Amino acid sequence: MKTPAELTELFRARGLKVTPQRQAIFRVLHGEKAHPSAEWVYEAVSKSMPTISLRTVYQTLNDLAAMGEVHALDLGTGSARFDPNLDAHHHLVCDECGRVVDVYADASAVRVAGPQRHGFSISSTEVVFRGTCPTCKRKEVNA
Amino acid sequence: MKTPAELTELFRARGLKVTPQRQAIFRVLHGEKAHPSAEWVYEAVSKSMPTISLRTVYQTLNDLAAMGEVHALDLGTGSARFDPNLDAHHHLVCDECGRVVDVYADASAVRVAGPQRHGFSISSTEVVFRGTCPTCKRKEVNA
DNA sequence: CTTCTAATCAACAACGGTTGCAAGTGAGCA
DNA sequence: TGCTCACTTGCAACCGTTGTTGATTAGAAG
Repeated sequence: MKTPAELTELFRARGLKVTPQRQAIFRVLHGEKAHPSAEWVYEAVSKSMPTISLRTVYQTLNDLAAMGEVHALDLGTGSARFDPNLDAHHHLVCDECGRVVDVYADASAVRVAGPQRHGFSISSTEVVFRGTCPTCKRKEVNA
Repeated sequence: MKTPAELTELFRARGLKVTPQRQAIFRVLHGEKAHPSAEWVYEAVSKSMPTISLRTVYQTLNDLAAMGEVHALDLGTGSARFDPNLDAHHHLVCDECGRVVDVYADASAVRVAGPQRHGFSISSTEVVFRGTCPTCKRKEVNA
């Protein structure tokens, strides 16, 4: 994830305006290692800027995703997740609580044999490992 | 996917009733190689049973998924897909039209190193290949 | 610094997929 | 045949997300 200053540059270069709201969003995302939902970003930004609207958060997150500065993920957890980590990596998802963790597994070995490609042009390969996180495992034992 | 007769047995054994609506859904799913959405199943069943409700289709599909007789997939195409193919396999998804195709790629090589497991118990590994299907590729050329 | 204009903002309504609910229906068993 | 409880149905609600609107504001040019 680029720094707020770099993102400011990028937005300006694209003719997009850099408002206080967007700067606040940049700050929240920068260095964020989790995979926040729009709602989460909204609440985080709201602490310093209580008047921001959820709509604005969506707008900016979508702009960032369109520019490739974050990745929008749909991991079946109910809401879209925005990933500031742009390195090649995969994800570990907790089926119970939706927690998402980065995983650097090498998936280059997983190839699709020609005849199975059905004429598709393949642009990306995502691997999702599903399971239960330590916190939820503990809860299950106590339940 | 089991035959309608086998599913009838299973439902009865579980104390679930086998109504004409459910039988019609079994028939539609049996031998279906695509990855139909609830809506698609609803329309297919509606042809022979115009009074069935979408709610009933959801109910039965969820029952089947809970019993492990179909797999519910969330591939980010907007709606859940129900997969009657229970073999170990993965999916090729068209980013344009949402078409889903089965792929028998071997993902056993993709392992998560211990330290990266973050204490998770991993129960499944899904690989999703994204790209453009031949039909949509043709459309893009003409656009 | 002023002015102009397009971009953005906030609030609200709408949307699509899915589920909850209440009332009526029917499957399966004795 | 009759009894029950699960099922079916239609509708309303729900959730995450996007469209729309009128008011506001950043940024460029003069």
